[in-house]
Amino acid sequence: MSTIKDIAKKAGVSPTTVANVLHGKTNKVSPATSKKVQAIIDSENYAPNMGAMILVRNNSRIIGVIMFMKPRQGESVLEDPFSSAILGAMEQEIRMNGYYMMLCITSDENEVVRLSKAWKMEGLILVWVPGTICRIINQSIDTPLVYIDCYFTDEDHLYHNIGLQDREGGQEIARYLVAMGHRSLMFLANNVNVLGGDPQRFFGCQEVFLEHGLQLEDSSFCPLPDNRKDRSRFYRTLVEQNFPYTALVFSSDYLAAEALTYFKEHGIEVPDQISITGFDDNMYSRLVTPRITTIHQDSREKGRLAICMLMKLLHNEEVENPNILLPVKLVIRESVKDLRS
Amino acid sequence: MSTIKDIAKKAGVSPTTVANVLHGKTNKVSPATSKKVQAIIDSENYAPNMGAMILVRNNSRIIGVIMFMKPRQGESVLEDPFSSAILGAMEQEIRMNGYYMMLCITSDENEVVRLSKAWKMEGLILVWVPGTICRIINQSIDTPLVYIDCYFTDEDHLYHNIGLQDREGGQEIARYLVAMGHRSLMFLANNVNVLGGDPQRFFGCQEVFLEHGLQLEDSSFCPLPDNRKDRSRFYRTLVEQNFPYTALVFSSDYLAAEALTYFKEHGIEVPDQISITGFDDNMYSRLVTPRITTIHQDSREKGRLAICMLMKLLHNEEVENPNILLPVKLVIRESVKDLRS
DNA sequence: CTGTTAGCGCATTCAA
DNA sequence: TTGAATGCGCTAACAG
Repeated sequence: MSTIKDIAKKAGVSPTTVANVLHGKTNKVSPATSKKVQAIIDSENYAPNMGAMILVRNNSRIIGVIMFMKPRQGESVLEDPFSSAILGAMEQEIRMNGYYMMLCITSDENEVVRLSKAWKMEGLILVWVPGTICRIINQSIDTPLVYIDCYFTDEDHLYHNIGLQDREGGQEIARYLVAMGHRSLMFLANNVNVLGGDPQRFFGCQEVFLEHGLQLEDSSFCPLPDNRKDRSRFYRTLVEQNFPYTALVFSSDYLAAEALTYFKEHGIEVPDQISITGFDDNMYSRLVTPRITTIHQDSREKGRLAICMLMKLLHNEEVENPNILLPVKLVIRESVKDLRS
Repeated sequence: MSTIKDIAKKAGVSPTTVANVLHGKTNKVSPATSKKVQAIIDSENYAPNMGAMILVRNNSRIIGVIMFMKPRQGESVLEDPFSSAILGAMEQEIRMNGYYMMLCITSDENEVVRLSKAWKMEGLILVWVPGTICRIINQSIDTPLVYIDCYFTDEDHLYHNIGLQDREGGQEIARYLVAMGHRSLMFLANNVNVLGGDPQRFFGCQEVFLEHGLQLEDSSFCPLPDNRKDRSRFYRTLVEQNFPYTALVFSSDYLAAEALTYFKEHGIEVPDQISITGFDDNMYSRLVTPRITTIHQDSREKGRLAICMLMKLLHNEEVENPNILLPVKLVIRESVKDLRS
């Protein structure tokens, strides 16, 4: 609760002197005074009032982390370990760089803009924002912005993004499925954003099918519902339809594992009756039996790189590559049936 | 970027009038002026400067969420779905109540105190804080504090806490194991804090063993290492020792599932060679095969209740029960061997 | 109903 | 080397 003024009074010096000590301007204060003042600062457990800081410096050392998602009832995006791994990595980096993290899960771009202005945020990390909204946000906010896993729809702005070779990921999956004798698949997206990574992954699948003279209809792209109950219902209809496809390509391990478990509990054999693939290569794909064939990506690294890039922007350092696409790698396990025999 | 002054100038009124419009004090402003001013506020996309707000009101509408944990290398607490479920629920509640959430993962109580002072936080949620540190924090911070899953070591303060019937949970597990013919167990804690829920769960086990005339040595309580690699090493030594116990009682599904998967990958049959139990009843226990027998708890509800309690404290409403202990329930699945035959 | 003003805590400029 | 004064944006008390 003590202010610079309080400290100054106690030390018998002026507020300026205290400020100078606080900021380590040793050349402006005599060693003796400095020591004396520092002692009082420590004993009082002085902490600067960030409100005053914001006012006077017009910035706050706050990094806003926006998970661009509709709030769901009874379930949080964070429950997908993919998100929480990113978030955990960012929290660590932000704190280590001496910044503060404000977390907000919303899909209201106006709220994002308000937030960033009101708090004089120094920068924002934006996760899974649809391209059209990226445009609005980049127009409305003039602090550094780093996106994660976004695809942009215009060339008007220079966007900074940490993404993934989504298309290549889809290709890898499709290539593997085709090699295993599959001729049809259904793509289960975790996200209704039409311009995110999910469609890219699907396009990758389509390309490979085309290369092999096979067809993959647009209608095979199927966004899953936001909440668990509706997804269960959806899985049931798949079972009832007796799987018109030989493989279900999920856009996350989280969903793949959930579905696989549902199927097992309902007497469906994976991969005998239906093949399943995932995406992310996190714990979920390794935990289930059969373990899920999936695409590996380093989600912690995504978070870390995002903050690194943001820090460079904050320090006006040059960012060599504003759109980093992390590599993917196929991880073959046991959830895909070999149809060639 | 526009301030109240800017708006006032544009509208040809005084800053006070603008402030009155902003605060909905309709009785102090004529409808005509109000409309005119409101229009400009909207068109300018005005957002208040929270720095000035902090300064003048001496509070910030920030809720600090502290996950009291040493930062781990290459892994975040958040990767345990238990933490992320709590976090997700809190984020939602905080935002819905018109507050802001600042997230910090640290085990440095001084950092916590500094943070809360610097930002004039209105309240804090503190997760998994050792009792001795709760004491220090309660002494140093005079805003409302709500703990999650903490056990306190003194009666000097009134602590607010959302906890769990940890001891009962341990009892349930032990009762079931004993009923299944088990006469020894090893308790694998996820946490080195000696005064948290893990020891309570273990005490619960001890009590039940005692009731049955069995002994459960203190040395059966075994905290697991913080990082995945060391845990793998630990699991290996268990395998090499050929399991001196018939059951491994884990203090989280996350760890139980991890261990179970390790064992399976190394040719150990669960539950034939070793029985395993978990704690939490989240996705992890349902995903693996065999599914893990565990103790159910509602982690989202923990987060929600914590914020509710904090809001009551903030509004000076009465909190009927300052230490809510959520109920537990045994969920029997297939990871425990029946030793009675 | 509307305007003026002081002061919140800090950094910064200028003066001593 | 130190001190005094100013202003950041806002609220609230007071004056008109």
